[in-house]
Amino acid sequence: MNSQAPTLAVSTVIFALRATDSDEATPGTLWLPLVRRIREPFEGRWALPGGPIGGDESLADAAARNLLETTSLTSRYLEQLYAFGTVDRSPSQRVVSIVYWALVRPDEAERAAESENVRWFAADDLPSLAFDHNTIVEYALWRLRNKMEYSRIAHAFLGERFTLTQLREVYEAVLRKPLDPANFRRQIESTKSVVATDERLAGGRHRPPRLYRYNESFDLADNGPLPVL
Amino acid sequence: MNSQAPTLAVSTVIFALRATDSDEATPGTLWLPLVRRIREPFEGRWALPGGPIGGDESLADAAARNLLETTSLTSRYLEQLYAFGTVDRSPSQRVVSIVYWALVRPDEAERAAESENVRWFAADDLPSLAFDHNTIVEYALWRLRNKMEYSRIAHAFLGERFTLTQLREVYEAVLRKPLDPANFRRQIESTKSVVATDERLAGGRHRPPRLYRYNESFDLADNGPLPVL
DNA sequence: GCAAAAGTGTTCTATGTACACCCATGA
DNA sequence: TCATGGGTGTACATAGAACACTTTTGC
Repeated sequence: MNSQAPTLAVSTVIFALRATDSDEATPGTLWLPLVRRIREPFEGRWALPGGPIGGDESLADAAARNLLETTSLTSRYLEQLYAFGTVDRSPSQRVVSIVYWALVRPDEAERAAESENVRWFAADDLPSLAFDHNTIVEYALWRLRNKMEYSRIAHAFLGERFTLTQLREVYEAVLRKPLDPANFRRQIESTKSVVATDERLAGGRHRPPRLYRYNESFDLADNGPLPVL
Repeated sequence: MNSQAPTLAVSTVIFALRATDSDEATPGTLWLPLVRRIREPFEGRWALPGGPIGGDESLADAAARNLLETTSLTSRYLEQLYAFGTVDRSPSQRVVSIVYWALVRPDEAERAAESENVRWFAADDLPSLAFDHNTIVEYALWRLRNKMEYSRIAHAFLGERFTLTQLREVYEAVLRKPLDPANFRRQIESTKSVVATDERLAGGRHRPPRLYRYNESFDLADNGPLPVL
């Protein structure tokens, strides 16, 4: 291993909820876009989208730009995950990767650019990725599931208006466990993070549920005194 | 601002509990060691200990080495805090700092090297530091106080044997609020993270309290599927 | 014996969980 | 009118907060 200054890169784990192929009725499972590496090391293997940091952009800017360039997406939530820097994580040169994670809405994810070298995968069924990217995704999943329980990031998966059932299905898909609809309703309403609208969602097969919107006076998550992205 | 590749550095926020100067009876307040900058930018100002990353050491290794070099200390707890990388955080060149935070025991902190260019400060009463280091310390304090409430890191401030009152005083000092001794005792005991020993602490003015030790089958904190430091 | 901290017991409240039940709509 | 998800009510379990009370030591 050489002793030069490490190369610095930014990568992003991008999560979206999609219906599974096998069962269109399921509310969704977590998917993420990967890019195929077109040069060594790990040529041909799938990897997290990423790249170098521009001289006039912050780390978060670099992550957002990267997200836009590889998938044509913008995200409603972007947060730094971790900096990975063990000496042997890249075989050729020393690389330190600062990794972000992002949440995108399903409608955005639908029209996400997909190509020969960009493809979406189910987050819990990934192939063997380049570098330590399998570990990184695992950690991102852990953070997502943790943060789901004590913050309001679930809303980043939804559009402007949503029913409480849709919100509950986001929680259920991410946490992989069923939640009691009655109790879920009360818990969400007690946080005041959603506001009922006058509208109802028509066209369903049964009683039309009320539509809610997010209470903008709350942040999606409390990340303390960190400088705003 | 140039557009060269950013320089990469590792810094560490090192916390220890010490009795305040004014009142020797208080259990302690948070202190941290800073180093005086001996060159521009910010020459003469106090800053977090830090430096470049060696070619054959991981990020955590670099933080631990730095801690040892500047204060002759080893820490019982070391965790990555955040990577700071806004473009304007250093006036001359672009620097991305990966910051760690560490907890050291009071007995270690006592014999920590102090010199003309290394001095300890009360964490909530710092001078104006170099770069964005005031912000970084604020964020580290926020993380410490948060993690105090849902993990067992308090033990990193204590020695092998301790009384439950000593442990409670650690919590009280960090969280800056009094805790009910009776309830605290039950809560700690219910987590099984401490084990009662046969010994008691003699020499006090009153009923000698039982000494406990940490239950080593627990980690100080659950940081998920992160590779071990 | 007295003061004070160590340690135990009891009550009250808030929060989450389980689940029975009514409501409103499409077909 | 029936099936079904929307929505409300209620009872139980658990955890934390408040605080009265007993125990054990040094002086």
